[in-house]
Amino acid sequence: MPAKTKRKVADAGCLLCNEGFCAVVSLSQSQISLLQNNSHEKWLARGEHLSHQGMPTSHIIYLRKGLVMEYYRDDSQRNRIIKIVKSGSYLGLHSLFSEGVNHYSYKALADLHVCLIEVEAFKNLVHTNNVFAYEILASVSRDSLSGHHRFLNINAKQTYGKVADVLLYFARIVFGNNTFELPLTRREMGSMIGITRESTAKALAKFQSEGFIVMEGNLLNIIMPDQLETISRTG
Amino acid sequence: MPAKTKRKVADAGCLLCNEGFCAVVSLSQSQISLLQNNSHEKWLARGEHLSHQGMPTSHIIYLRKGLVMEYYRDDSQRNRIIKIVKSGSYLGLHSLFSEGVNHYSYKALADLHVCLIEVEAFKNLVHTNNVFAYEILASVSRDSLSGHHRFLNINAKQTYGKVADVLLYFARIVFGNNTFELPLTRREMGSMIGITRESTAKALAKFQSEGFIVMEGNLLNIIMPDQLETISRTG
DNA sequence: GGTGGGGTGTGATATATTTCACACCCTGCT
DNA sequence: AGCAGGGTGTGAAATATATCACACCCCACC
Repeated sequence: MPAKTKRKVADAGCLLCNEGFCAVVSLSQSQISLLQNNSHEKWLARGEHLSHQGMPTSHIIYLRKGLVMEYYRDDSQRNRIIKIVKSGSYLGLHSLFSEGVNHYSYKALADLHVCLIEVEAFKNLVHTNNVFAYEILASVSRDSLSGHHRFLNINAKQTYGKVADVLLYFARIVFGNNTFELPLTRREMGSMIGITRESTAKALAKFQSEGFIVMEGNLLNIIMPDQLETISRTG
Repeated sequence: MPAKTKRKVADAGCLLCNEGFCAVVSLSQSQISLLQNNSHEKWLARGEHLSHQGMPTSHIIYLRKGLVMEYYRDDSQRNRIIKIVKSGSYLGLHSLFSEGVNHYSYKALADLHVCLIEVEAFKNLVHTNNVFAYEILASVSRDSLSGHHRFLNINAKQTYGKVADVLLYFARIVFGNNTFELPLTRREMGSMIGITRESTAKALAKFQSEGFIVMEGNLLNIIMPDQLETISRTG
């Protein structure tokens, strides 16, 4: 059991989250109270772990602020990064229905502000509020689709296509900007797409030499997104 | 719009499905009527298509009997098989929340008996019945997890491990038996795991020559599941 | 009976990717 | 300052896989 900074959510704390997640809008006053009484806020530093694959699921985590990587230790004991989670999302929703065990691990890629919700209270809400349940269902479903989609497309490609894919993923999905600070090491990027750190580095070097991207330290600037798009599609 | 054999479900038709899907148990009499009035049965022959990626989602399909492959045409116009669906499952649940468009295509691997449910009626049930919503949510969620799990593990492996994986998938998940009729061609099997038909054939030949499996025509018998298990983990 | 299409099995070659080796650059620590 | 650890960049060799080529089989169809 990790040490927790137990602290009651301030009044209206959940309401403040509204903008991030519309399901909360559907809650009655008493349901919001239930949520608040079974939640607590927490701040974590970059590099800290939020939860570990295989550990019992005690909380659903709502990511108020920060950036998190979701990863998985596979059969061959290699860590595979599954995706990057932005603020305004829940972590570990899929574990709600899987015998109370976490399927993935989560690690902070930046300083975090999270809200931990007792899993039983959360389930209770899903059971008693239709709209809430529907929104959660929609969220899980969309999530699952986009994940499958990404996996399918990624592993049909070869190195350059894969790396182009990851860069576009960062730019479009994670940061919404063609210029961003790389949140992962080469090895970690490789682990998202199933290639080695060397192959990743070589692809990046090639993209830079072709003028598609510019890297200065960890800052990456996509100069020609269309070229990357083409590479991502054709190979 | 494909030609449909419109036919009302017989009285208690949905109740007969109970064993296959427990969410239906939670429905009230009037909700069951709603389901029945918005469903119709259909029979399809092996090889027929049930729905196509990109087409509008008009129905949720409940597979009463038969075997279906779920596949996806990727960015490079190659068909990738995602999974094999057994009887007692819904097809296309994920499309409920995705702008009404099918994400995957479905093709019958055996003669089918299905129940087509109007998508709006289905959504209505999810909205108005908590237990039903919860069961659907759990189902989508588990589905998504096992899918991700399979993808992650498969694409971390190389040829022999992948092929071993597929064989164990057939034996354990699809047929529940170490002897079964191969439902896919070599090329199709390859498309589940991202390798060519030649590589698939060579791996099978190797497994046979090592005595792990025996093939007689399309009938496959796994003699040494433990060996395949080992290969799947280490190779 | 012949013919075309598609599935299958299997070698030889071509290609992509990993593995290995080494050098360089940080950063934190002593 | 010197050192260890970890990230990075990049060539050469080793390896895995795809591609190509060809032969065989089966089956539907003329």
